[in-house]
Amino acid sequence: MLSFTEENYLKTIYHLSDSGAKAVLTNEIAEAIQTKPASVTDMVKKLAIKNLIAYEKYYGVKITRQGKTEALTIIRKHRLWETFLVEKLGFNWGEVHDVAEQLEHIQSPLLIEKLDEFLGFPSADPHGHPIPDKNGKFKVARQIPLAEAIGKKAIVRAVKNSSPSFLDYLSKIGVYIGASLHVLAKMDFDASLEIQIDGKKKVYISKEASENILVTE
Amino acid sequence: MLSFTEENYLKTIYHLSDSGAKAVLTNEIAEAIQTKPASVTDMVKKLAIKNLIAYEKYYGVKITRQGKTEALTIIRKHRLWETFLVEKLGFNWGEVHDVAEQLEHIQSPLLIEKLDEFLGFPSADPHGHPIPDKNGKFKVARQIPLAEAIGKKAIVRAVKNSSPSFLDYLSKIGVYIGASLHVLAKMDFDASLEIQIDGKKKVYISKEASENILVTE
DNA sequence: TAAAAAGTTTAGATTACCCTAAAAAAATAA
DNA sequence: TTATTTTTTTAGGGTAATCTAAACTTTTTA
Ligand SMILES: [Mn+2]
Ligand SMILES: [Mn+2]
Ligand SMILES: [Mn+2]
Ligand SMILES: [Mn+2]
Repeated sequence: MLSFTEENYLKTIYHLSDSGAKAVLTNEIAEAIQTKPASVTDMVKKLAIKNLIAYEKYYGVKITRQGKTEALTIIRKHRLWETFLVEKLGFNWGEVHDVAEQLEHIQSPLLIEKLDEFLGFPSADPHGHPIPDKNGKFKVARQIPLAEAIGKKAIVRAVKNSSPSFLDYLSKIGVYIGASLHVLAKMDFDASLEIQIDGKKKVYISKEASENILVTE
Repeated sequence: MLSFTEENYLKTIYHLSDSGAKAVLTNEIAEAIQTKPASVTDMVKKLAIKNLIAYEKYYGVKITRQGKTEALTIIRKHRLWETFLVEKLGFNWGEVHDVAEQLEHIQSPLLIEKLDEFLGFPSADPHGHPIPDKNGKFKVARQIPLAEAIGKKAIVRAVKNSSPSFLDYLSKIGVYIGASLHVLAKMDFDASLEIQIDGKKKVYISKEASENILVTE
């Protein structure tokens, strides 16, 4: 069984590696986990001994199949709990991440299966992120940043950034998962976009914001 | 903020002290927490420095007002989570304790307030144990062990022992919180009882069992 | 009430995780 | 290609929580 800390490292490595695709560097992990590179080197050796990652000195770290399975279990739990907090307890989508960071470490396969069932086997969390099933399988949707949908109509599917400040901003201007956005114009000056939400309200959003809204056409 | 371990010590001390009434000895704590007396001495000093307990060498430990407040917060969380697991997720009453031991350490006052509301502000958990409100207040019911209700009719209000084996046994013979029990006879031989459940099924239960079922007349 | 037993504390280690500072390797620039 | 900068690792320590063994205190027994 993995410790709380080991689970956090593994999950972070999984995310940084683009779902296991690429190697992850010591400093990236240190930055993401808010710790020092020396601490990362220590932990990375430990995870390598447990066969969760492959570690090559000075080169970086690659997640193994076994490590990926563990990481996906944690991510599944995180996203199921976020869904619970929003759907059942009435949390806002910007309030759930920190609590889910704690809840994801609760050890009880039965609990997770029952929670999944209670929620109706959701396929995505409140931020549009896919929830792996109990075997770690999930659908990868073809989504593009809103910034690449100039002149088009698109449906909001997910957010790339889940920070409370960004989510609060989206709520404030009326953008939500499932909203229909029409990208009316892109400003030459700063690449900001003029969009129309659900055929009604028109607003301007920054380039930064437009890159963190994921849509399908 | 208290660590996971500190919270467990404090909660255990509260329970062993009869809600703060009496002093608790080092070996009792060690036994309850499944650790060595030497470890208890260390931790007890730490909790005393934080003013959660009063510690007197070789004499034992008494919980302070501040310690009681902290302990009741943890107990509140434990019992709310147990209620959630049974009422919403369909767990059996014997399956919830170990999971609640983990969930009780999640730090989020907002989560607990919302969970409480979601559950309809329950006053007791699945084992009939009172759930303190957000100020640590709860009703202490006058309950007696079934063993002391010879010849009488009584309603099951709580269990004294929450072990899965005892709870499974109760479920199997048809005893549950709220059941009406008529104590028909007490056997001289071994103090076992003949009881009738809800005016129907008659069963014999051991002295041990009869002491762990709490009822009101 | 003195000796034995039981209970408790102290001393000294161990493990997990994290840190700073110095050394080593790799990447980049001159 | 050598020198400089950046990245990573190693060395050496610190804290929280645990343990064993030895010392000390209290309680019980004889
Ligand atoms: Mn999240
Ligand atoms: Mn999410
Ligand atoms: Mn319990
Ligand atoms: Mn309970």
